[in-house]
Amino acid sequence: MNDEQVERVRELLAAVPPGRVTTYGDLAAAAGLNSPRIIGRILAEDSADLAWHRVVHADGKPAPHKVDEQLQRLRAEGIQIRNERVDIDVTRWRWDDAM
DNA sequence: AAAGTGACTAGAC
DNA sequence: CGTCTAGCCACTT
Repeated sequence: MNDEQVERVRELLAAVPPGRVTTYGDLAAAAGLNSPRIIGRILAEDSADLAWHRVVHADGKPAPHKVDEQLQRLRAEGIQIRNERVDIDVTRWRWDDAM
């Protein structure tokens, strides 16, 4: 992991608009990382200025230890939560022409 | 160097 | 729903 990748991840995450979420996998792929685990590592390292709550698992489920707060934040942004899980429609946030 | 761990994912059962 | 495997990558013992 070099700082460039980390910066890219932070940018991408910052580019996710409210009401939308992305997955660890998509984020990693978009940042050119080979493993989604790195995303989790980056967030664990420094999530102070990041919209970490907009990052969910591939299933649409929030982070295991912060599930409560994350779910609450997401709901506050108007994201549809059904049974502890984000709607898969908004989970996959695509960059169509923004890339 | 080797093994354990984790904000991950996908497939098998 | 759940557990297990197997990849995955950086970090810590």
